[in-house]
Amino acid sequence: MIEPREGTGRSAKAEEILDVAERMARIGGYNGFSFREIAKEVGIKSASVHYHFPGKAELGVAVARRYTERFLNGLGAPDAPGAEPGALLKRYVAAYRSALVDDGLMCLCGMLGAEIAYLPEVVAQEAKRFFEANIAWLTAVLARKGGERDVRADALRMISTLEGALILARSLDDVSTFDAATRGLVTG
Amino acid sequence: MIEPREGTGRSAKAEEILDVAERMARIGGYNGFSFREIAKEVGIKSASVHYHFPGKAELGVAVARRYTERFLNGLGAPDAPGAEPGALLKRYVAAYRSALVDDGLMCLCGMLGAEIAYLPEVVAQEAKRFFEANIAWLTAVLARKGGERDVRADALRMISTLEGALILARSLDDVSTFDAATRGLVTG
DNA sequence: CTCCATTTATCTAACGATAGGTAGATATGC
DNA sequence: GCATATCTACCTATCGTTAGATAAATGGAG
Repeated sequence: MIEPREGTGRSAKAEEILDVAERMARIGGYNGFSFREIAKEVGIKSASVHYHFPGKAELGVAVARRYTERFLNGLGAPDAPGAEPGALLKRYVAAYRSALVDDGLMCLCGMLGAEIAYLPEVVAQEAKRFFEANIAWLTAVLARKGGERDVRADALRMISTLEGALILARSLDDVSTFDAATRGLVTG
Repeated sequence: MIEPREGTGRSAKAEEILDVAERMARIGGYNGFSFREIAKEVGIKSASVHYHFPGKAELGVAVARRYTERFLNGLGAPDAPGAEPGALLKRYVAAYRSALVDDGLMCLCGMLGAEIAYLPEVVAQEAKRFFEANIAWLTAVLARKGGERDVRADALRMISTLEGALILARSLDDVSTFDAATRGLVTG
């Protein structure tokens, strides 16, 4: 077989499954994707999805891990020499905005975070890891920026505002709501 | 029949059903409650739940409406003569905090808002109405407070931060995360 | 006051759809 | 021959929903 991988050690079909599962999860949460619907969309049978991912919890974990990695890679290192802290923070806000505008979807982990008490433990852990990694990245950037503020509190407030702004903008079906809610988040 | 009502025009059993459904929805979202589980908990059969609420969408609407009304009643009028704007805003933050600390649950409409694209239209409308009512209340209070700031943007940012802080605190399983994320929201 | 129709609130029993999951056969390519 | 990747066919469980029976309370008419 040709098997075009992308350095992840996963087959192209497995990546395709993750693509579909992620999109469904970012619409309807953990219950928003099913083996049968995923299978239908990637053109195989539901039993074959179990070949790539043994169970739903494992699939959920894989989706969340890949999402977190891609998200962090898109941000770049918080201490990158060429990037100013202010620019990095703006990039951070833009990452959330593009989830809303480009994809028209929620942040996966905001979704999972909302229903965290309902999730299999392993999946809940991945949502938690996403937020912890985000906090670490933001605190690193904010620390570089200087000032005697509580950088951890600032990081938590930024993440909260962004996740909440996604929910609000989608509920009101109005992108400008996101912009208004996050205005002044960086420089202010 | 004795029928102890509470001025809502609903039977005591119907209120009991709403109690259970609300708690379940605030854990697992719209898919987090089912007629059978509700029925089991209130001590009747699932078919009997349909006597009180014809379908799941109608039950979802009823839960959301009651939640919104209770929430707004708890806040009081935004132009109440005795209450200062600053105190009202603190009360607003405290309302979210008590959902987390007292109930250990998410805000119902933050939950529904996250999965809004997945919901029956009538239920989605109720989540939207919750947020619109919250925006109206907050803008009224912020306008009283004075200053030349964009009160709508401030209201949107407050709601976003609070909803997001709930998600974050629950994901990290740490109440102090909520307090840190919302610190300075009112006076700052 | 009694009789009877109606309403209220529940039940049993089932429907079709969908869920996650499993066993075992099958085809393809190294 | 063996690993890969898919299939068919099925399982059990749960979902929202419906039809129809039942028991008890209600309320008006004789």
